[in-house]
Amino acid sequence: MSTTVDKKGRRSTAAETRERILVAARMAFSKAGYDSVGVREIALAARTDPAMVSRLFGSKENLFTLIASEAFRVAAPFDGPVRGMGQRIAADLLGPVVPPDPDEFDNFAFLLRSIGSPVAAPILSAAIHQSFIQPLSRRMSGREAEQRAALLTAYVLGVAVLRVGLGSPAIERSGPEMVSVLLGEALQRCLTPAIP
Amino acid sequence: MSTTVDKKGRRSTAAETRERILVAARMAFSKAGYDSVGVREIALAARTDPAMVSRLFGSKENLFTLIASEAFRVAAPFDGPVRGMGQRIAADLLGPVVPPDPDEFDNFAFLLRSIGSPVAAPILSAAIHQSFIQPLSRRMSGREAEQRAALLTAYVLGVAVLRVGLGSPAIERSGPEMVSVLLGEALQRCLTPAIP
DNA sequence: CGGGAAATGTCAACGACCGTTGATAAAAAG
DNA sequence: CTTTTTATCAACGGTCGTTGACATTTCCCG
Repeated sequence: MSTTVDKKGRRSTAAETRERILVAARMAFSKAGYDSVGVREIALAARTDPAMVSRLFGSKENLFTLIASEAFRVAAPFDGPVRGMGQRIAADLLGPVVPPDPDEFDNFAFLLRSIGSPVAAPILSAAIHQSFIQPLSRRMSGREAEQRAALLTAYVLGVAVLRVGLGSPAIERSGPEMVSVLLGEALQRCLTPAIP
Repeated sequence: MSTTVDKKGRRSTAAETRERILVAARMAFSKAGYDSVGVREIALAARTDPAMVSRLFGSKENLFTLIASEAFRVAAPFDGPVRGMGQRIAADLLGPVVPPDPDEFDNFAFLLRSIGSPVAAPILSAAIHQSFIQPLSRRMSGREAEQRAALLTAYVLGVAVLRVGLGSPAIERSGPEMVSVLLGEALQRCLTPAIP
C-alpha cells in the first residue's frame, strides 16, 4: 500500500503533517487530558503514524507544551473597556452554548483535564501565568493588580471546574439570572475594587 | 520470608489491612491523582501486597469511589452562623498553611489531581454534589439556593485550582490583604445576596 | 533526462508499566 | 487436625512512548 496522500494525490509536507497532528492533539487533549491520550490515538486522528509525532515534535510532552503555550491567549470578552467587563465575562462563561460544542477546542477542558498530571501541571502553570494572568494584570490599575487578576482567574476557572470538570447541573442552565449577576459583580470587583 | 506482621508479632486483621490501604491510597491519590497512582504504589505504602487491594476493595476504581464519598464532608469553616461565613471560608482558604502540609490529606488536591481522569471525574462529580453542594444549599435561604451554593463552590474550587493545581505565586502569600477581603465578600454574596 | 540525495512515511519491536487473577503458602481459629 | 482467614508470588493480556531500520516519494543538480 502506498503512503498517505491528500485529495490531489500529492504527498504531505512536514509542515502540513505537523499541523494535522497539532489540530488532532489539541482536540484529543481537550477531550481526555494529557495522561489519557496516547500518541497512537493522536496519530490516527491526524491520519499519520505514531512515529511521526516523536519525529516532528520530539516527544508527547513537547507537543503538549507547544499547544499549552498557545492556548491561553487572552480571549474576546477581555477586550474592550474595563467597565462592564465583569458582566461580559460572566455572560460568556455561562453563555448559551451548554454544553460546549464537542467538535471545537475548549480552553477550560484542555486545562482541567490535564491539570492532574504530574508532567502536564507545571507546563500549564507556566502557560497560564505568562499568557493570561500577567497580560490581564497589565491592563488593570491600582494596587495588587496581579493578585486581583489571579483571583479573577480563580473565579473563572472555578466556574469552569464545575461546568466542564464536574458537569454540574446547578450552574449549567443559567441565563440572565441571579448567578450570572453575582458572578459578574464578583469579577468586576477584581478589576475595579470599590476601595482604590 | 514470613508474612507481614505488626510490632507485636501478630498478624493483621482484614479490617486493619483495609484501613492501611485506605490511608495510603488517600495520600497517594491526593498527591498524584487517580491515573498516576498504581495499586503497586499504594500497596507498598500500606506495607502489603498489590493483590490485597483487588481482594479487599474489588478494584482500584471501587477504592477510589469509597474515598471520594467520604472526602467532601462539609468542613469546619462552614459551621456556625451564616453571617461572616464568607470571610471565615476565605481566611481558611488563603490561610497561613502555604503550601499545605504534604503529609496530610488535602481535599482540593485530591479533587483537582483526579478530575481529568475519565473514570474518576464522574465519581468526583457525584461526591461533590451529594456531600457538599446539596448539604450547603440546605443551610441557605432565598431563591436559587442550590445555584448560589454551586457558585460559591466554584469560587472555592477556583482558588484551589490556582493554589494547589497551578501553584500560583500570585495568590499564595495573602494575609488579611485586598484579595482576601474581595474573596470573602464574593462568597458572602452567594450565601446572602443583597437582593432577596 | 537521469541518478543520487533528501524528505517523508511505514512497520515492528523494545522495555516499562498497568490492574487483575489464580495458585499456593503461611498463620490463626475451631 | 481441619477449616478459615490472611498473605505472597508469578503471570496474564494489555497499553504506553519511543526508536531504529526500512520503504517510498520528491527534489535538485549535474
